[in-house]
Amino acid sequence: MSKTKHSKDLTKRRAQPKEVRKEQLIRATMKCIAANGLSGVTMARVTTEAGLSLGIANLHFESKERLLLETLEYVTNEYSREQLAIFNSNSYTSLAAKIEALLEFDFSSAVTDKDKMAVWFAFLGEAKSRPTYQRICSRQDSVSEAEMTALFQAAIDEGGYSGADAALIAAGYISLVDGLWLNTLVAPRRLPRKKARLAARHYLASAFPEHIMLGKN
Amino acid sequence: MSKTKHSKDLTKRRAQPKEVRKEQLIRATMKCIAANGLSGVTMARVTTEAGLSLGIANLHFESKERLLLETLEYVTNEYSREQLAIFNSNSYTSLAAKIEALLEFDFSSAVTDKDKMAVWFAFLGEAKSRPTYQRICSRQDSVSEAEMTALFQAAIDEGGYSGADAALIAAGYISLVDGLWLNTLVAPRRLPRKKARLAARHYLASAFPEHIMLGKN
DNA sequence: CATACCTGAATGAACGGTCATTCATTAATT
DNA sequence: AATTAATGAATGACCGTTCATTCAGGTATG
Repeated sequence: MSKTKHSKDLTKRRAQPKEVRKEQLIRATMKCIAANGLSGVTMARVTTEAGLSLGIANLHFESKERLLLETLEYVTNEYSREQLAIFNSNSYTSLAAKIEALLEFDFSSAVTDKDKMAVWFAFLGEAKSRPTYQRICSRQDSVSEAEMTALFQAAIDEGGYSGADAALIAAGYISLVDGLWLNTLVAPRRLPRKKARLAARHYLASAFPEHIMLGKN
Repeated sequence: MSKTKHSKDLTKRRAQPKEVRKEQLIRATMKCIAANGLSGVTMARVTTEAGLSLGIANLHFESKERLLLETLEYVTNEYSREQLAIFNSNSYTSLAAKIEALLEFDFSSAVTDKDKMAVWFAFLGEAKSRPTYQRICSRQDSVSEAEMTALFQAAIDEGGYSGADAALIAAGYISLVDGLWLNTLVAPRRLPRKKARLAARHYLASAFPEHIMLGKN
């Protein structure tokens, strides 16, 4: 109960550009979802978390539904953008280096941030019954899967791995990562982040033994 | 608007033993979660789905929270019980057959039923913020992981696979299956059940090449 | 066999609490 | 002074829960 909590000082109320407030509210929403679950999110909690007044969310977002949707988009867009940057980069000296980079990215602390993962899985849990959530969640998945398949195919060609199915390996990798994230989120003691990353590395190493080695890390 | 819908015929009101009504309500709750998401479940919807009156759920379960909890337990217990039966069975003629059986079970139509998976992931999505959900979701996981590790270790010994880590392979398999289920649930077009099962089979085949073959199925 | 009585399952109107949304008012900025 | 941002009390809708009432099936009585 510190007095300066959230600096809810009325004399300091400052008008801020829309974009600043929106991001502030989205971050508060992420925290609320992680702390209370999607069904525990209320406008009062979000605005208190943001240190602002109750009405502010409806001022910048037209409704609670929109706030939630934009929060989901914030998380998914960030991931897609950064992953796509790796796919499109030509600064990696080898296929192996690019695959390694994707692996490190998927288990970086930025991506495995508890709040962000909580948001992601909270929406996925409702996705089956809400077409809008489903659409946002899968918007980039096809692109991502295609990029990954192409990359894996290149590795297969380069390594001369016979009979390997790039599309299937890619689909498996994507699902494996989803599952590892989920288990790390729900039971971090049983599956700490490092063990999760190691499991993913094993998967890639057994698919591309010439490219991904197990010794390092 | 058919007249016989749900046989809501007042002249047919019959007292039923508690257990019958409870199961009826749990099934209705599963349907509601699949159709409306966890946050869209209301007592009115559940009881209408069951073809009963509003007050009935509070009569047999002390509260909505308890109804939801028992629904989650219904799904998790069913899975654990049947999986454990496979682990404990001694009617399989080989380790390979038992591993195959576990794989077939995980992708059987009973387990990959949309309603059941929707229930499972709806609760997992909220699990981080609700200790009770988390406890029920992970109650059997440790047992299951230990059983699987022991089985995989036996396969490693039998096949003479050097340097393989049974615990890591088991953790990876469990997460892979979770991820495949999730993707199958959310985007069945992109990942149909058969493709999901094939991806899981590939994982096992590359870990235990002497035991699991790719040719069949 | 008929009838009265009892038990407890089932019902659904009514209640009260929670929460998203609105908007009159106030404050900051130009 | 005009404009734009922010506030938070008030509103109304929704929903979980309660409980007086209804009714089916069983048991006792004559």
